[in-house]
Amino acid sequence: MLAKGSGGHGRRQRYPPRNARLPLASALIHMPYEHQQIEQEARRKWKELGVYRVANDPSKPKYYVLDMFPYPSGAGLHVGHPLGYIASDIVARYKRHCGFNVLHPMGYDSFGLPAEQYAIQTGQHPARTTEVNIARYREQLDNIGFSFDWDREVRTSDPAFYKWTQWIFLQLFGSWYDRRADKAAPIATLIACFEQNGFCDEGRRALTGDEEIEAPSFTAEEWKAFNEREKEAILQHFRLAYRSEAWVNWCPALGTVLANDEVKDGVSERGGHPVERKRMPQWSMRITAYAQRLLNGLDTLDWSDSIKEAQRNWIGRSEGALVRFPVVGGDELIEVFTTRPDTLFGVTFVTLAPEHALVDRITTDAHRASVAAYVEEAKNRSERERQADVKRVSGVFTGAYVKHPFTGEEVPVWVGDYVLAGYGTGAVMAVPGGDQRDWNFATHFGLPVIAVTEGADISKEADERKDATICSEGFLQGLKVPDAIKRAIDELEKLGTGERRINFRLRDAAFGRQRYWGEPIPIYYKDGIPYPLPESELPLKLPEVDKFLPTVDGEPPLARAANWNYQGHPLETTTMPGWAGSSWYFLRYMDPHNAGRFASPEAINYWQQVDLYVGGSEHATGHLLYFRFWTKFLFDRGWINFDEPAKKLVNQGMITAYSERIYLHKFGSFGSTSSNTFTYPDEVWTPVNVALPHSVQEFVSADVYERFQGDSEYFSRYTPVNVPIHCVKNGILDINTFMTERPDLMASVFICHNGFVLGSDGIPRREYRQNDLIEYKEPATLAFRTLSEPIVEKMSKSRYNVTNPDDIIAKYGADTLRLYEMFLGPLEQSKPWDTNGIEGTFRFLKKFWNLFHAPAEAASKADDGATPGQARSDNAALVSDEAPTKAELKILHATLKKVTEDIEKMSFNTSVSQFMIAVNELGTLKCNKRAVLEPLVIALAPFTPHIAEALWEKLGHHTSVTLAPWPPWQAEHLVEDSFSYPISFNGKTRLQLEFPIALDPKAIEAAVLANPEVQARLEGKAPKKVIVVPKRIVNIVV
RNA sequence: GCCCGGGUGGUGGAAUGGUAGACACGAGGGACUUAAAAUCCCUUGGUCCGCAAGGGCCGUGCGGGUUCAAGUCCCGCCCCGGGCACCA
Repeated sequence: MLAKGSGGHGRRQRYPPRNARLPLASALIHMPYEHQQIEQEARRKWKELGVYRVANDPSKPKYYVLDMFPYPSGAGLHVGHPLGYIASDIVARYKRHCGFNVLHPMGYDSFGLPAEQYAIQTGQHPARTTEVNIARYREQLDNIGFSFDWDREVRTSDPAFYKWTQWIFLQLFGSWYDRRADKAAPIATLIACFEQNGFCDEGRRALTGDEEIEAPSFTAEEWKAFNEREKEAILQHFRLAYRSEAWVNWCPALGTVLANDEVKDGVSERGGHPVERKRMPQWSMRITAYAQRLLNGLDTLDWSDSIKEAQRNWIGRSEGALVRFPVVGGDELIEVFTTRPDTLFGVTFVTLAPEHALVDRITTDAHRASVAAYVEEAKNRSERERQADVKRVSGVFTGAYVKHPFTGEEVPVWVGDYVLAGYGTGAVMAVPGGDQRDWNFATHFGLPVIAVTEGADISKEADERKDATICSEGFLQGLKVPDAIKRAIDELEKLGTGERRINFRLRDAAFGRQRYWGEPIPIYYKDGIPYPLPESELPLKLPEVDKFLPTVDGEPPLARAANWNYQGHPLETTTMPGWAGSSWYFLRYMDPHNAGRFASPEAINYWQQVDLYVGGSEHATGHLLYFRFWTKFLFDRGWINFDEPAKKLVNQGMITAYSERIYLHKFGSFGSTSSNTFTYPDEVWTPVNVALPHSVQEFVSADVYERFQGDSEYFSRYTPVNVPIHCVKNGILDINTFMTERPDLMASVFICHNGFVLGSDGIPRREYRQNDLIEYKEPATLAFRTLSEPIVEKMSKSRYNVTNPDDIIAKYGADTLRLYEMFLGPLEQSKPWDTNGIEGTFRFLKKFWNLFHAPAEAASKADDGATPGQARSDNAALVSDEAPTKAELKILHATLKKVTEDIEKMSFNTSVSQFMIAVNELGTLKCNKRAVLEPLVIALAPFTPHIAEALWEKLGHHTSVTLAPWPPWQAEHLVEDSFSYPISFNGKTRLQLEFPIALDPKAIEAAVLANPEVQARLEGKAPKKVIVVPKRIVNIVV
């Protein structure tokens, strides 16, 4: 032990160790960076000091950083998950350093299908598995060192939380959208209107605006005479949460209804089960009432263009006209929506969706059979079939005709499945001359095609140009399309057969799920009429059930519960969808323990909107739309004072990963063939017959597979399958590791170019059959190759390409993981995970650490007061209080400037680079000066909080580095006296010349031209032009 | 088909219209070591000329254009990724 205590004088400072334990002398000479101990100690300290606890403190400016909370699945976190969390954590920590009171909470979206599916399989209560999964998530999150205030944790499945989800539901149920004020209002105000004026004529128009409401008209007297059931039936047309007959995506396999965005390619997003369209009573959310405001609000948000665009497309606003076609010989009207009323003179038929309500009523007897058959067929065709079969044109004539509003001509009415029941009115006026689908339909069925625009060649295709001139007969002839549209609508309104109409693609959101693991809907039924549960009855807790399955009569699981009623009246048995809790959770974090309100007005008023919201772009049209919708609703009703939930949204890119693939015999096994042998037609192995047990899976290595690319018969028998990446090294599968991972594949054979291995014993063999004698060879060293071509795909457990953060943290520490994930590239880009580069960030942290623990040689040079070569005898750092040099200050302030600016831009990869540059340069300068290192520790703390905490302590501080003020950069340290100008000729750099910054451009030009080398390049000719850009470049044009 | 991203070394990536390839990985060479690990130093876009010092040419998906100057701006394409889609 060397010179203990001698550092107490002289310039080198020493700080008392927190830790009385004396490390080994050998380790002291060069204190290594021991991440495990450092990180544990830092976490212990944070917990002890409670540094991440945040109070609602109105004296400080607030900043709200929110992550999209995770669904706690059984698989735990992989390295893709924390990417966004790390980024938001850096911002949260940075803002804290800058003096903001930062709300940075985390919680769990803990209702959901997988827990329920697991419960069905195992009988374990979803609450239990959810609990276990949450504990695992928490442990992993803690290991990464996030600065979440866990006292504010929320769980959507916690009754104390879902009480308020139910409460908001009741408010939605008790509200309607008042078009006159363009906001939601209590349903009582609507009832008052009805009592006073009824619902007819002008009053009706005022209340509904452009909205199409199916409710009948009635007078005030009629309203008063309605019984309760009749009144409620009418109110259901207005309530924001309502029950009505609706076309829903019914998934028989899941026994539930899915929202449009939960259906992908005609199958359920979770599970991939087929989905069919079905009409049934259904709880819905009237999000369509907010369509225009959801659209307008986008302009005020600092969200990525792609997300905003996705929402715009999803809302799908289109302007056009509603046109009514009277049915000939009946009193029905067929209403169609069109964006092109200018093409009305080109209408040659009208097409109804197979599900359209009028199909039955207008079909003539002669066509009844064929229409019924077609409708039946079209309805039974799954979405998937329709999708797979885009080219097919199908339809049938109803026998009915409608009257053209302008010409009075009779136009046939067809049914076609290219018309969707859920969009517009479920009927189209077909203009084959102006719409390609109509053209296809007309051509297929030999219906007339009329040219509507000048220059159209309707024999080949429809003309959909929107800048054309109308050529069809009638008053629109000669007008440009936009003018013709206006004129046509004017004419329709004059005739009373149509009007201007704005249509949205957005549909109301299905809100009921035939499921157990979700929030119960707080509604009971009296005589079949839905009534809201009184607020005092909330939360309506999930009841116990014997099984998590539907009942035998297909009722949802809640119907199994005993006493599932309120004062003898049955309670609703469907539960809320996954997006209910996540639509408002950001408010609960503001005041998570409030028992009397979803959050106090003071808390809401203080925290306001989320300042930064970070999450995946896959929520573009689902969560992020409902999130905005509920916020606007709560705003309308006065519970919050802002109508957008998040000012800024950043989408982290997905982490992709390299997958490893081998090939599997598609038809199960070769053992099932009669010969029980495998013939492997290799030039080396000709032929090899291997006797094997029955029913084994056969894998072949990728090089074997690739060698037979020419043999399509061989080729087609195999299909690529992923294998866990950690079972693969340098493209070679370790079969024994693979077997421990996948014991289910024990009865498999792995065939490679020079032999084979049985999964059951892992012994490599080669067996020849020559002249009917089987020859056994010495065990070969086998290289079972995976596909050499790299496969990059989304990181997910099902693709066996996940990397677990726990392993990385164990090996390198959380700080390295955090830094590396940020260093990988721009946050918003998707990028491949590849641990190859992680060494670089780990080395950086070691170098940074070593600046404070200079090895003996460096320390002795920096030291001018103590014995050369001495080292600390304790855990303190070796920093000097010497004044920094100009060069050192320049490095420091350049770094502070770059990092500060980059965090504001969320450009974390470039800040990490800057830190690396700084540490490399300070290392070269052997700088161990406090004045330089201390600000760097603070600046690095948001990125790598653990090491920063440890060094901060070594610098003698007893508080947490988390609370240190952000070091501002000072421009005076960055001023340069001179600049090395690149001298270019015609834009090509040829040489460098250094000039003082202060020198004016004229003088620089003269100096450059006087330079001998420049003279030589000019060869005596005068330059055409010389451009001098101060502090940038000199360009000589010759 | 439509909408949104994106194409830069062997790899991840950097670059207010102003020296393309910062930083890092990998690779090659060297130092230290009995050796390894760790660490440090040098080289590293391609190509050509030169013994060397050094120098030339090409180069940011492709083709044009604007500009003294283009990875960056404009026009026309190609390719990759993601999203949406019989949307009237």
